[in-house]
Formats: sequence, structure tokens, C-alpha cells
Amino acid sequence: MKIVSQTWNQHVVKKENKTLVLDQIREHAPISRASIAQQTGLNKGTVSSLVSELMNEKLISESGTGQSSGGRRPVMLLFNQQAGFTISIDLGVKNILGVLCDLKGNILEGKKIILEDNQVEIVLERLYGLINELIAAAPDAPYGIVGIGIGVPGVISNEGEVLLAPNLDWKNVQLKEILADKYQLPIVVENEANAGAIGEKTYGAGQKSNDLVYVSVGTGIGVGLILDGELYKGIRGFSGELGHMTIERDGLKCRCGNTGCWELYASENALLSKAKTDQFKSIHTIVKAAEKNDKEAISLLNDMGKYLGIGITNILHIFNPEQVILGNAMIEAEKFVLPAILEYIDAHTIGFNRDDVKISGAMLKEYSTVLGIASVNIELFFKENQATLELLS
Amino acid sequence: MKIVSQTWNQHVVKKENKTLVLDQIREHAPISRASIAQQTGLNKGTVSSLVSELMNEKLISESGTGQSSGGRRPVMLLFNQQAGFTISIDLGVKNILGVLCDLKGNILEGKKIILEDNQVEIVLERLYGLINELIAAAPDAPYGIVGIGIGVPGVISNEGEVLLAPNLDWKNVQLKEILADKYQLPIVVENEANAGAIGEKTYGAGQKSNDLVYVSVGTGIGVGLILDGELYKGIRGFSGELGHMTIERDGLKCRCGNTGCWELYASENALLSKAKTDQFKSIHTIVKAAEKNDKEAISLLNDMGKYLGIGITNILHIFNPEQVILGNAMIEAEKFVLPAILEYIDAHTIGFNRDDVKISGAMLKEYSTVLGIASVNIELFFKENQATLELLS
DNA sequence: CTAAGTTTGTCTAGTGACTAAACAAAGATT
DNA sequence: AATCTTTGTTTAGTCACTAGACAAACTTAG
Repeated sequence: MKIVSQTWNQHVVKKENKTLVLDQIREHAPISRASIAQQTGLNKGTVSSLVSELMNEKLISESGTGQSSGGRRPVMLLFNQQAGFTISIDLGVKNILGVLCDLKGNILEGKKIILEDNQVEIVLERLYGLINELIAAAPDAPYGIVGIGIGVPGVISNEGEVLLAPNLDWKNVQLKEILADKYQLPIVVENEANAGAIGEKTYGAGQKSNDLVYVSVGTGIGVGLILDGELYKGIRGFSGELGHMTIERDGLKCRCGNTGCWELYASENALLSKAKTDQFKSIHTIVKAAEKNDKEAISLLNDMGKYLGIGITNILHIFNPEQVILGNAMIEAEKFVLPAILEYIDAHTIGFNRDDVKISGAMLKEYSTVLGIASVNIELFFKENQATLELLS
Repeated sequence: MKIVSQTWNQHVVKKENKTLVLDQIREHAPISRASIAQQTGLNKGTVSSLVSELMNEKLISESGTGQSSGGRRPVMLLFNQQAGFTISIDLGVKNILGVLCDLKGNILEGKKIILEDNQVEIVLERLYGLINELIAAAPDAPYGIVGIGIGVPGVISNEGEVLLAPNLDWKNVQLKEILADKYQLPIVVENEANAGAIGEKTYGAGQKSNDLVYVSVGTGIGVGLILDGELYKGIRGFSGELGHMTIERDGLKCRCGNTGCWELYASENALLSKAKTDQFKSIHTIVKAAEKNDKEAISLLNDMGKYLGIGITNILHIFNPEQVILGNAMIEAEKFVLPAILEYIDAHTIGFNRDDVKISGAMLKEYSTVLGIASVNIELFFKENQATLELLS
């Protein structure tokens, strides 16, 4: 039978209005009840009553009074960002980055560990150690640890299974289930580029954009799509494989089965394989060389920019986004690569599609992914929490 | 100041529930009140009251009693699809197709006229003639003509201005404003491929898909995107320019400024320009020849399929859609082109992205666009109508 | 053919979330 | 000191919904 969209009743109204009030406080704190009423269009009485519930739930608190504007001084409300904490992991090929965040996405504790071996069992052990350390570092809070999340460079099913992570050599790892069993907490497993897109949208360069494309240029190329303000995942969760978009018909053979894939020309791997000298072992060394005016390094980075430009031009034509944000390993080379990208785009993109788009490097640098994961966990907490508190009241 | 999302109150609840009830009747008529209550989860009394309002508004009607299932026989409710009519136009380069539809998207009257001249003033005159004829053909109805819409092969701004339609040689035509002034009715102006996507989603091959990509292969290639069930337009409305996606770096120069654009290899124009004999003046003549086993024709169509396959493979990697639907002029050649497309895709697409996707020709054939336009007008009517009737009650 | 059980659709009483408006508290202004 | 403003709470009233009773209309069993 077809699932019918939600029926509407007072219950729903209350829940939505409560979320609305909480969101106002989260975004505009410190803010007074009167001001919330004005902004949301809700009655002052309604706001008062909802605010009082939120205070009972320890999600907000009153701070002192604010500035008078010619009458009684308002009582300012604060978001209690320490009501709970999240743990977020960026699982890379060479290392794992883990952070402990409050409910506003502030990093309280961060740790990076080096990975020598990508075998599932070994990685899991290291992961548990890192997570336990971060849990231990969390201050006491009404809601404690509200969720754990992890960003993985691979294809993730909607059920949180890592179907394939070629650079880790992982296949069919039920990561969400494994972590949920171990920690009995809400678990988020998301593709690294999708998470990066959310991170930049929530806390980084893309906060004002409703349609943004995050291009993660690392060993390969992955893309996260925020369309109409929401992460777009496709029917099974496999969208954003733009790294395997053909930009040269009858081009190089890719191990994915396709030919002329973008990432064969524009990724870090592509960059390194095109280097003539053996001294270039990573994007880092090339950037260092370029900074010392090494001609080959500069030329390599310039070429990379051109190839990235080809794909980004396609992106502008396909999505007409408000913003394109470049992240992951290439962020280090932004200074050298971005000008070449812009030059290519300006010469090749249809005017309409070029006009209002902003193209930039990731503002959160290496934290785009972890903070995106944190954001997903936080929003999940507020959604679930509303449902739970409903039952309690 | 930031616009705050809607505040929720009983008014909204009623409006939403009324829409819910109406949608049930639109989709499942004939249906009883009891059945609606069961399906929506609304109380029987609530349904009765909303149904009675909808009857007053002439949007639904009672037909006789239905089959008993062991008790009192239910009163069946019907959607009054003739409560109003829409007029929809597909503006082509060589002809204009116009239809009169009821509120269920049934075509009551259709007419196609040939265009010799694409000059704005001349096209407008022909358009007015066609629209007037269709208006005259509409039966009497409580709401009369509820909207006029038009699909245009070009770049349309969110304000309904035709910014550029290269094949018509139109630039900056305020089409929506012109038609609104003349007819004083809700006007929809939409890109032809976007409309086609909506048409196939609402009435055609894509009714069950939430994420579908409609590829309009005509003189050029345009693409309409339905993502998460909604038309995706991008920040200014210029999405879907996949015709100008590079599939060959350093490839052919396109008049759009880019190089190696998909439509230079896979459109009708591309097909014709590659033909060695002059006898092939349109896709139609090539298909006719292929049907008579003409080797060049068959080979041309086969190549077209391969080139379409390159772009569609990209689409599968980018969007992981549930469905890809091919429409416009190429629909005639489906029999010859589709197998080649599928062959290419099967050989080049990542398994995950290939697995659950359905690739097919447009079910509505040459009516995809007009019916999509009709659908937009109809939904607009119900949205606006709800608002108006709110004021009256 | 009658009696019992079922299903449909309406009606009534009650609930709960909201709004409008009155009001008290606290400060600014003259 | 008196008046005006602004804030936040309280009270009365509105409205859409739900639960459950009920009448009407039908099926089924004996």
C-alpha cells in the first residue's frame, strides 16, 4: 500500500513550532522571547510556553537581561550548546581524524592518528581506541554523547554499509551495524564528499548557498551535492560519482570500467603519475616545489587546474549551482590551482551559468568532512529528541 | 532579514489535510469517505467535513453507491476533472503544438501548426490564434480556463523571460509578462526539457520514480531533472544544460564557447551533419532508410546511440537516478538507438549505478512537453485555489 | 424471513494548541 | 514624578481535530 504523506494535527503544529523557536535561538542567540515572536510570527504567549518547555529540556538557558530599546529590558536566551556532544571521524587512507564537537559544531578535542594498514579489523581497533578516547574527553552533559559518525572515501549504501572503498580495499563492510552494536548510539556513516558538502554548507564557505557542489579532490575525485538545500543522494545513495564522468571519449581506461574518467586527469593520483621526476611523492611536495619556483611543479599544478576546470565547467552547466567548493588534498594547492581553474571556466562556460556562481576552496580545510558528519548527527539528535520528548510529556 | 519558514497553526493544518483528501480522490477515485479516512489516518468526521467543502467548491462529486463489503454500501466520490481546463503549448522550431486539457491531464483538443518564420512578432500572432481557438473549444466549467503554459527550447529565467533560444533566434523575450498581460490568467513559461521531465513524471513512464532524468534529444540536447520528486532548476533556473557537458576535451568547438560538448556528437543536428549523403534531411528520413536496411542510416543511428551512451553513463554516475527517459525528436529512432545506448552503458557504467536504473523512451512521445506544462498549471491552480477559497470561507 | 453482525457516514462532546488582548513588571523619557 | 515603551505572563476564546455514540443500510446465518 502506498504510504500517505503525514496527516496534520495540533501535535504536529506544536512540534514544528517548537523546532522553529529552537532554530531561532540556535541561529540568533542571544535573543529575547519578544524578538522570537516577531521573527516567527508566533504569538508572544505561544513563544513563552514553548521556551519554557525547551528550558525544562535543558536545550536552552536564560542569560542576563539585554539592552533596553526604550522599555523593559529583555531576558536573553542562549542555546545550550553543551547539552550534548558528538564524535565524528574522517577515515582516510593514510590517517584517521577524529573530533569531539558540541551541538554547535565547535571542536573541543581533535586527534589524528596514522594508519599503516587498511585491513578492516586493524582499522576498527584503531577506530575504537580513538572513539573511546574522545568519549572520555567529553564533559558531563544532560544528553551525553548523542551520536557517532564517520566519513568514508567510498560507496555507501543508504543502510550505512560500505559497499566499496577502493583506496582502502574495503568491500561490503557493515560499518553502521558494527558501530551501533558496539556503542548503542545513533550512528551515521556517510561518503566523505557528501559529508564535506554538508560541512561547508553548515559551518563553512557555503552557509548562504542553497545549491552547492563540493568537489573533493584527493586520491580520486568525489562530489557532494547540496540541491535545494538538501543533500542529494540518488535512489540508492550512489550519486556524486563525478570522478567517473567521461571528459574524454576514447580516453584512458579506468579501473571502474569507464573510459576518460575525470579523476584520471584531475586527481592527486593523476597529478603524481604525470610527474616526470620521482621526487614528487604527494601533492604536498609538489606545492613545496612550486613555492620555490620549480617549473615542472608549477606546470603540473597549472595542468591540474585546467583539467579540474573541464569538470567544473560541466558542473556549472549541469547544476547551475550557487557555489562550487573545492576541498580535500588539493586545498593545499589552492593558490596555484584555483587561478588556472577560473581561467578555464571563464573561457568555456555559458555566460548565464557562469555569472552568479562563486568558486572557492573549502573554508574548513581538512575539517570539512568531520564537521559535516557532526552536523548530520546533531540534526538527527534534534529530530529524534523532539520525538522522544513528545512521548515524555 | 532572513525569511523564516512558515509558522504552523490550525489554518495550515486544515489546508494541508484538505489537500491530502483531495489528492486521495484525484489518485484513487472512485473512493469512499471511509476509505479516505483509513488511508490518510484522519478521523471519519474530519474527512466528511472536508469532503463536504470540496463538494461546495465543485472540485469533487458523489457518484452512486459502490460495492458493499459486508455492510452499508459506500458513497463513491469522484474527482471533477472538468472543473476547469488548461491550455498548454509546445513551441518548436518548425511547429507549434497546442492542447486543451482537463484537470486530470486528458487531452480534449489538440492542434499542431507549422511555423515558417521564427520572428517573435509572427510567432506571437500564430500563438494567439492557437490559444484563442483552444479557449473557444473549452466546455463551460466552474473555474473556466485556469491557466496557460508554454514550453520553449531555450534558457528561461525564473521570472519567465526567454533569455536565449538559439534555435529560434530569440533573445530576452518577456514571454510570461506578454501572455499574462494579454490573457489575465496564470501563465507558466518553462524550458522544454524541464516540462518534458514533469510530463513523463506525472503522466508518463516516470510516474513511480522519484529521481528521474529526462533527456530531450532534438536539434540540440536539453535535460530536465526531477530530483527527490521535484524539478531541480538551479539557482537561476539554468540547470540541465547537459548538452554542453564536455565529453571530449580538446574536442569540437561549440558556439556556446565550450569544447567537446555532448550535443555536438549526439543530437539530431550532429547526426545530420555526419551523414555523407544529402538525402538525409531529418531524423525521420534516416529512420525510414534504416527501416529499409540502408547501411549508412543504420550505422549513423548506431553511432548516435553510442554517443548518447557516453552522456547517459555520465548521468548515471552523477545522479544515480531511478530512471532515464529519452524524448523529443529521437523518440522516432528509439528502436535503432536504444540498443546501442544500452550496450554502451552496460560496458561503461559502475555496477552500483547501473543496477537499478530503468532506461527507456518517452511514453508520451511528442506530448511529454505539453502535458508537463499542463501538469504545472494544474498544480498551480490547486495551490492558488486553496489560498483563494480560504479567503472566501 | 428474521435476527445478528458489519460497514458507512454523521453528529456531539471534548481536547489541545493557538491567538488576541489585558495586565504586571521594569525600564526610558520628559 | 508622571507618562510612555517594551517585555513577558495570564486569561478567555477560537478552531480543527479526535473519540465514540448512533442511525442507516447492507450481508449473512439459520
